[in-house]
Amino acid sequence: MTDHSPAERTRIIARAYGSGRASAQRLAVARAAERVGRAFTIRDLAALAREEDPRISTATVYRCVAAMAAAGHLSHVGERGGAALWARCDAAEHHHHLVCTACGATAYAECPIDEQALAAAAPDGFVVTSHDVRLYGLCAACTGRAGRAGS
Amino acid sequence: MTDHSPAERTRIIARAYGSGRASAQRLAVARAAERVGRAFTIRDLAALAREEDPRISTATVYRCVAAMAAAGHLSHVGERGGAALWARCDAAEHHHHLVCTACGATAYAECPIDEQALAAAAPDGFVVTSHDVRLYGLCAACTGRAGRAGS
DNA sequence: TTGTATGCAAATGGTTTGCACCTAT
DNA sequence: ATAGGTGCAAACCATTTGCATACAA
Repeated sequence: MTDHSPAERTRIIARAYGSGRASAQRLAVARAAERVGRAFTIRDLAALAREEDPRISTATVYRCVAAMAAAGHLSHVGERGGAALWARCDAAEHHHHLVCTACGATAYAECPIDEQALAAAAPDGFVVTSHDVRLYGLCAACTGRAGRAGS
Repeated sequence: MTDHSPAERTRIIARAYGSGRASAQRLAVARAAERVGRAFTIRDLAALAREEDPRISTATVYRCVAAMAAAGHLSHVGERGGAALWARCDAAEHHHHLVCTACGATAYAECPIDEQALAAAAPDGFVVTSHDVRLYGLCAACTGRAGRAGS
């Protein structure tokens, strides 16, 4: 799982960062971000990346995350214990994230904002130029678990 | 402007914190929060409160903000330069905030989320239990200013 | 009197940065 | 060769906390 053809290396790094050099660290961090499968903190990501390559400094993980976020492949989806929570994204289109408050699983969500309601909600001459929507809840697995526990 | 009848003192503090003692500091912070009129950081609020009573420590402002937020009279509406941005609220009902990205002015906004769209947006068995919506844009005054500057 | 609120200063902890070194291109 | 990446460790800074003291009720 740690070997990659040069072509695959290049592809993974290009997909994660958009551009830049193909260092072992950038590859490991990009692969970790692909494997997490849920919302993660920098610490989580660093731990995962180090499973593949132990010599990655925390500073590098921060720099990789900033690069991936700038490339639009990572979104800030909340906080957990004072640390930023991130999630991987592929869609270039406008979308939002659902985060399971129990296990951190994430999912895409189409924008649930009603444009008319938005226009009506903005008072006076306020012009809304952007919005931030975060949806929290329980994923299917955790819903089942909670239901069983509560019954 | 710094004098208050005992009755007013009590009223202001009760409105801000819900309960607790009426210290000079809590009064000054509560009054500062009422006067800001826009989104503010702890630092902003502390500076304003100190105009009225200079002997207020930063720790106390943090504690007052936590108390006001717990009482539902303050909302976390974003960040500015790494520091949390807060805004005063009175409404007990579900609502969101608009924040002017130019001057920090804030306004209430009714929830623009279309429940049907929300249900459709959540995949599989994901149950959405809460959401976080923040609207950013330009207030009437700043829209005019930008328009003039840009033309 | 008594428990809450405050001030001070230190501790916390996530995130950023300076700088010398390394390495993909 | 050379610009971009990395590690290390220090710097930053918002926020929290321990503890002795002040004060509202």
